[in-house]
Amino acid sequence: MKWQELEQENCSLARAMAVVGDRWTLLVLREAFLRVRRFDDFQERLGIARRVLTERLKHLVDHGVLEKVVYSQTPLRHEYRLTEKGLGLYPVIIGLVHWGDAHYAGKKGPPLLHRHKACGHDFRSVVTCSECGEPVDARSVTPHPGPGARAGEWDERLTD
Amino acid sequence: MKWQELEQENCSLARAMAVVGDRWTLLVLREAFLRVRRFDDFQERLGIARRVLTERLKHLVDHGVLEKVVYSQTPLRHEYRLTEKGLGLYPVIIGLVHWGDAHYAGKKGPPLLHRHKACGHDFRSVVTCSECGEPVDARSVTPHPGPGARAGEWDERLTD
DNA sequence: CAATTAAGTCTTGAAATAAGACTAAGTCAA
DNA sequence: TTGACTTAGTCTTATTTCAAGACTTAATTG
Repeated sequence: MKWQELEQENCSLARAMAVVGDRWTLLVLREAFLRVRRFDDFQERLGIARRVLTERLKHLVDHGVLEKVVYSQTPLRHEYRLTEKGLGLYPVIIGLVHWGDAHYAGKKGPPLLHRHKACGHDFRSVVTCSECGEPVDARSVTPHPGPGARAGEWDERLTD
Repeated sequence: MKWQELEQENCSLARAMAVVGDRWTLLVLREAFLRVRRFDDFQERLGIARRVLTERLKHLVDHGVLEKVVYSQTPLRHEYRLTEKGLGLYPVIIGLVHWGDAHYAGKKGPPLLHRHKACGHDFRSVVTCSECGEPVDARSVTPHPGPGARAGEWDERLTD
């Protein structure tokens, strides 16, 4: 399968991956969530090849995850900002960070903490059910075909 | 930066990406969460090159995300199962799926729904604060250096 | 004994990446 | 008004990774 064909798949994960599933893209977004906005800043902080960064930023802009905003008319300069759609990736980013914290932090602890402004505490993210509010994990969930499923796409694996 | 150097970075996201941030790895894990366990099943469902699949599975086993379990002695056969550490990636997977659902589902709706066994409802994942239980999003969080931070690593960007 | 199954390995051509030099357009300082 | 600097890229080349699919090994089934 070619990378671009992912977008055609009838799977929300595959489609999400087509947008942000690249080697570098989530690291670019990490920086964006840390308020990095300019080309050279992304490049320097990540050590990414400039050609690759150009392409990734364009891809994210094309998909509405970042937007290019003029911050200087003369000389004309743009910066890259997260859109609402991009901010919607926060659960994925924070999930990865907390998984990394749990399994790869050194003895001293995580390099970065996250403070919830509303309550003032450093927190871990807890995934909960939108319907009952209780925490959910992999074992407490059963996937099943939804309205957008195509015939034959989901087989007996899901019927247990 | 080389891909492997990511593991050395003092960033939980980078370290997590070093394990699961590859083009194919999250798709392999999607299948694993859908109970796919055998080499040929992964290969056929994903259309991934066999050589690449071999390497990805080995990488995930080496990092304790999957484990190789014997299911037949003669002939000797193994299958790949999610470990506890692997199951811990569920928030990331479900976060990506729900982001994909929100932005890329067709008119008919998402191809796959997730039912919370405890309450019986199809749900969306809601990320909440481990300390106060309220939902959190990108805007309600302030990152700041943690105990594992190294001097000079976090600059003025984080002081606002 | 021939076909099949499972879990890979190997080969080859195509594509993506890393590293860094180079460019364009404008600004600033002397 | 020249020379250094800034920003946001583009271009080049060598290296690395990937896609596609044929092939392998060991046991099993018909």
